[in-house]
Amino acid sequence: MVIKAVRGTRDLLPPETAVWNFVESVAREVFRAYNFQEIRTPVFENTELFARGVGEETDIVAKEMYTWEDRSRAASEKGQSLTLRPEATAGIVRAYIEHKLGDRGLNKLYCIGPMFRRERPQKGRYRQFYQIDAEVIGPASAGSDSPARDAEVLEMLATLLDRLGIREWNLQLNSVGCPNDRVAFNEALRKALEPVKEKMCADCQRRAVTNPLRVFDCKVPEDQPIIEKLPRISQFLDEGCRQHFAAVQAILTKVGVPFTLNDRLVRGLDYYTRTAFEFTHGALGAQNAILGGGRYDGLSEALGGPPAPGIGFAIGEDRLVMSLQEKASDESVVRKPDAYIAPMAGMNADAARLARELRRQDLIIELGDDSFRLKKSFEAASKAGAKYILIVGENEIQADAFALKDLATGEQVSVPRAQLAQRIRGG
RNA sequence: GUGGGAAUAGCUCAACUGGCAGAGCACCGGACUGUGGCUCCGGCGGUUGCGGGUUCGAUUCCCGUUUCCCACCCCA
Repeated sequence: MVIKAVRGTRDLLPPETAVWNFVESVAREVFRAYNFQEIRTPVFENTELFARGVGEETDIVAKEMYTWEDRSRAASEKGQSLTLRPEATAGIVRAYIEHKLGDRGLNKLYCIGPMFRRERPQKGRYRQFYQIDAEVIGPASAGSDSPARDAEVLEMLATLLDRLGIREWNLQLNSVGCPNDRVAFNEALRKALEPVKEKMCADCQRRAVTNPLRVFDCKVPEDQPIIEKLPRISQFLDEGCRQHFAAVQAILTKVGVPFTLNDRLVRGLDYYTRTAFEFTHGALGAQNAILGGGRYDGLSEALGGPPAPGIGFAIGEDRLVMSLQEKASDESVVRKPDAYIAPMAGMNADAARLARELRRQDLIIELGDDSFRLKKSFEAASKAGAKYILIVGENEIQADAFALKDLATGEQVSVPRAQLAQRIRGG
């Protein structure tokens, strides 16, 4: 019985891995320009962290976590419940509290790595998936609650998507207000749904009871006129939230980042407050949300830490790569060998020496084998996509000059050892 | 967790109503022992996802199961 990758997991193979590296290196460059620094937290944490941080009633915590009881070391000791992280923010905020990062003022952190959720796999959804996550968090005195930070994060994301070459993105923006606003809104929503829910689809009738906010996700055409008349969160924002949201929009407009106000946008994690957003991209099927995030001003306190307003986002790297598939054949992403070294019989040692010299000069060198007939070396060089083939034989060693052939043009010249690197680089 | 579709060579796909499991590409070798791509010739490659059932005979029909895909749910 062959062993295969388990359900919902997959191997990332070349050349696709080059696209992943491209995405991550562009992300790191952009983050650096905005003075974000990397944090790496463990992939598993105490189960309690996610229960309190993400919310007991969320689908993620209620039914999607990989949780297990870790063995105790002694009979007297209790085992502990551990969980593979289903998202990054809770772990980062835990680290913020644990290491008193608030003492440093404003923290701008990013984290790239795998997350785990036990969902039914489909396109753009895996049980081990990858997120590029960033957070701005700190004491309010450091400006962490300023709308300027919200706008900065959104503008950075627009820059990142542009730099990656994604053109058709759409920024959906909303404010979900403070906890108080949401309680009032939820009540009003329930009240408004009561008399009309009979006329709605089965899903909405269920949502009206369990999770009224989700009614706004309904796509059934017949329900839309009813949904249009329901109260909106925007009508329930207090003065502070209203001004905060207005300030975010004013900055985005000024810096030229286009956005769409969407007061039907609700986010699934309990900790979100005020600004909530989502970047979508067509051609991704039902999983069209490429990244999402928002503000979480009460999260630190919920985890037993000091007040620490924050805003962050998570990019679905799998989905991002999916929308960049054409890059897999792009030469700027997938680098091919500059030269293929073809040793004649008995010339492996001399070929290795030459390869070492050229590689030290930052060239990509594929080293062949002296058991290959020259014809086979040419085929291997072509298949590898090498620009040049470099022949190492008796004649070449005698003269200390090597036959260098451009595989595209067929032009062949003899080049002294000392000039090889420059010749290969210069073309 | 719910509903639908699919699974045949490394890849993309054929195989009529149940009758010898095939092609293209890829790979290996030769024509050509110091010069590739083109061409020609040859070769390797399969428990038809897995397990059961019906049948003289199953890739084909039936049941179960696993995985993937699509949608729901939810989310990145």
